[in-house]
Amino acid sequence: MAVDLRPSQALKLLHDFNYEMVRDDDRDLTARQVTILLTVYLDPPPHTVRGLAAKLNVTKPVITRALDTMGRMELLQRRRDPADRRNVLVQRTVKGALYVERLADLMVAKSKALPL
Amino acid sequence: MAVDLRPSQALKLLHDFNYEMVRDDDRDLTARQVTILLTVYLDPPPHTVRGLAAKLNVTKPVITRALDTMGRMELLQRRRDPADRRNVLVQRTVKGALYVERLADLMVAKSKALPL
DNA sequence: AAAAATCGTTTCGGAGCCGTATCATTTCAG
DNA sequence: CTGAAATGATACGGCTCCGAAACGATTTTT
Repeated sequence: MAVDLRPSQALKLLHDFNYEMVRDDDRDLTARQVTILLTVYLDPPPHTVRGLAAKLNVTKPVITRALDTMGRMELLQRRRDPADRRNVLVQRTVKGALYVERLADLMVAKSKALPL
Repeated sequence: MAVDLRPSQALKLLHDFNYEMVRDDDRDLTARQVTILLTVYLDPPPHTVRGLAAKLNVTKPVITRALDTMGRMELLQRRRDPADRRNVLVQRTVKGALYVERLADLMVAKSKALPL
């Protein structure tokens, strides 16, 4: 079935989702970080620093720093490309998969609680 | 009709929405700022600094600073409460209403583009 | 083999946001 | 009328993020 979302429902969903994230987590991911994370988890590999930077229309250091941060959180993982050792391949982790799953569950739960 | 969102659709919606925000805007609002903004636009007034801080489970300076920032952007507006001049009433602005509307439209558009 | 190009990282100065503690203003209680 | 309470703003030191530029490592070109 197609997803039919009215503007007022969209705003409430957006509010409720962010509200829960803000209340639960001390430190939130930025919009850029979320986009990078979900891109890696939704788009087919391989993912490189340069590729992600081009796709998101940001500079390369933004990706490098986001990988530093989310790498420390163990949400993503760096690996050198064995074929071309200049490249860095960005890969998923178990912890990252769980985090993404939590995002999805939260969205689904909040959407179910929306008024008709 | 009820909103029926599957986890994979939820993730794609989250990604596509954030992706568009990141690509379009140089400077994004933080999760806290979005939550404050939408709370003011969705919940019935009055909205005070103290009330918002309690609702979002953050400290008062967080609200004050968010109002500084979003006030500079003209997305929200401060007004002294004439009844009790200790209070600050947080109110909507024309520009803020347009911004919120843009958020809603973007969510709706991205939800319509979701795969079945 | 040398030079050029590619890729990711690091450095730099600057800006924003954080929590804690403190402050000024206003209201209320005794 | 005066001291306590309530409210929002500010000061402070710390952390993260930013874009631009420079850098080291690797690959490709000449």
